[in-house]
Amino acid sequence: MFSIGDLARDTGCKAETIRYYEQIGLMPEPARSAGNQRRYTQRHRDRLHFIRHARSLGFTIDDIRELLSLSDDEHRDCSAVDALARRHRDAVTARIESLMTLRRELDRMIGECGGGEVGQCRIIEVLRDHRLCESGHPLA
Amino acid sequence: MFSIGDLARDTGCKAETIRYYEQIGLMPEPARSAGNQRRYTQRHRDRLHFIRHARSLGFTIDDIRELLSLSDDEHRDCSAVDALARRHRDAVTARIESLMTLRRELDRMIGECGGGEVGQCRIIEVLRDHRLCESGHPLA
DNA sequence: TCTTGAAGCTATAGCCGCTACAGGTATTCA
DNA sequence: TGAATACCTGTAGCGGCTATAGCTTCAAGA
Repeated sequence: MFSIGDLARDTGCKAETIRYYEQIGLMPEPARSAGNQRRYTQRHRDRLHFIRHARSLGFTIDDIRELLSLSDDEHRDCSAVDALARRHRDAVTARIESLMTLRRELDRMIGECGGGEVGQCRIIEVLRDHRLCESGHPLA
Repeated sequence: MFSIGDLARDTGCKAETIRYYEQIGLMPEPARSAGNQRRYTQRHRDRLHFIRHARSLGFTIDDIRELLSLSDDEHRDCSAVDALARRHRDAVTARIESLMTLRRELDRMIGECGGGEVGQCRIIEVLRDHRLCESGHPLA
């Protein structure tokens, strides 16, 4: 049996986080010691590893809830898993693209600033007037 | 004089957001009509445009607070502005890189899943065991 | 066996940057 | 004048944790 601290050390997350996962129903309630402390099994440990791994890949808690429930039934067709992963990858791709647009614009602003006084600073000037932007980054 | 709705339409943000900016001290308190409604000047409008533009480039509220305060003094040296912008660009770059690492790993997982049953699904398998990851994405 | 310090417990509030109510008042246009 | 729309304040919620306060329990050493 593992204490909450064992699991925390093992997965690199904090005890508070594990309690939080329990509270939102992502981790099942474990057994308790005589003194009311949580006592986990290997199954709990595996589940927490799964959760942390999926989180580290950027899946949302709701995604993970679904992945866990899908993975429960070994004989189910895995197309739903596949679809969820693809959806997430596409969202990551979109996010990368929008960040690259931002970076292009930031680079341009920084490159055009030749030092000197704030009154002539290109960065401030561009921030004051979106029409000076070239990359068409969205204002919203 | 502009109403809060005028400013909202003009900048593409919601009236609630403008009131929020006032509440946190990012926008100054405007004058009020006889009936206690906010009445803005062109200066307010410019400031809000600046804020929204900087937000759309990913600057945090605190960054923007500093940019605004730096931009107040036209004769100040703009190196602080430059440094802030570079710092932000570097953070964006780091974020892009970490998202690209994620995407590589997601792509690999998705590519290896050949359909079939959940029991053989590579996506689930990888999520269960981080050692199956190649890209070395951070677990934390 | 006793002590002490670390680890655990619950409950609650805070982080960011908004957004969404609820329940009331002001303004505007026909 | 009346109806529709906009605006007001105050509060709570989103996601995914993190931090605190004030307590109890556990485990290792003397």
